[in-house]
Amino acid sequence: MRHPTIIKIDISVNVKSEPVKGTTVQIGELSRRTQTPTRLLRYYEEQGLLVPDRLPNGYRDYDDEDENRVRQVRGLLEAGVSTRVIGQIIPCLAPRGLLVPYACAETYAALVEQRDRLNNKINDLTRHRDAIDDYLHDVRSSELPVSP
DNA sequence: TTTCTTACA
DNA sequence: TGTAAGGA
Repeated sequence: MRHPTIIKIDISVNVKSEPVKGTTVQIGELSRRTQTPTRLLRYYEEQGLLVPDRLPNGYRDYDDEDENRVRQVRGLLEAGVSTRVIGQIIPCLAPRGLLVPYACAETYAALVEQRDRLNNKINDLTRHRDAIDDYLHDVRSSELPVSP
């Protein structure tokens, strides 16, 4: 068993209030609670990432699970995971969750790739940062004054 | 007032 | 993603 049993994903993004158990809200309220534009909430639904109930008048009716899901989706999106992969991950997410059971082989592979992409990006950013740092150091070392 | 769908910048 | 149109 080489693979980790679980992969922990940080979704601590835009956490303003804890979901209130047993209540449902319409899109406007969910938007405020999750700091997510209604436009995006509808988009996530279009991508199958969210499947809210519908009120008799056709309005979307979101429950606690949906609110939690929005946070998870936002967190994964922030980590650069595509909506397509998020679609795969969702059924693997724990209720409260940030845990992806190792059982999701495809998801595991997709996340490995994403992790590699992030590593590459981090390496590039690090080089850029160091280059700027070197330049700044040279400027300070020179006799010439820094022009305003 | 709020939300809905569709469509375009 | 944002925003507008035209309804309920």
